[in-house]
Amino acid sequence: MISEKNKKNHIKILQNIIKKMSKYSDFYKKVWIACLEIPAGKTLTYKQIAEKVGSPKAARAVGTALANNPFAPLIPCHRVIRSDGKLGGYSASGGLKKKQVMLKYEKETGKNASLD
DNA sequence: TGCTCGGCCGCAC
DNA sequence: CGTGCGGCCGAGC
Repeated sequence: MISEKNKKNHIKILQNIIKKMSKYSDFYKKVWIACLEIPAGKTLTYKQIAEKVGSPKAARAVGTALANNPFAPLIPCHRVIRSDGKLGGYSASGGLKKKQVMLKYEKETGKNASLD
């Protein structure tokens, strides 16, 4: 369960996220949201995401969006694969900075950051 | 299996 | 404000 104090803090974190998102384009946001909608255990291709956000041919741009997302581990981009079945690139292990964001999130909320 | 070109979005110049 | 270039890609050859 969540205490009131914790809850408040949680909201603060969420607001922080919204704030961060707002400085990016709608396209990016849509991509991230689409990722969040992927059920645990399932995978989507970059193309499917591109279609979902209204630009079926912008799979590449989708990749850019995921690569630039401020909450790398928070968004399950590991569930996004290439349409040829390969994993493609994954910069989570390289994006250590963003990993810190996640750790901070976990610390402040006391929850697992990967929303699964 | 591997290379090339096409197409879309952000960002640096 | 225009132009060019690169990216967690896709499709074609």
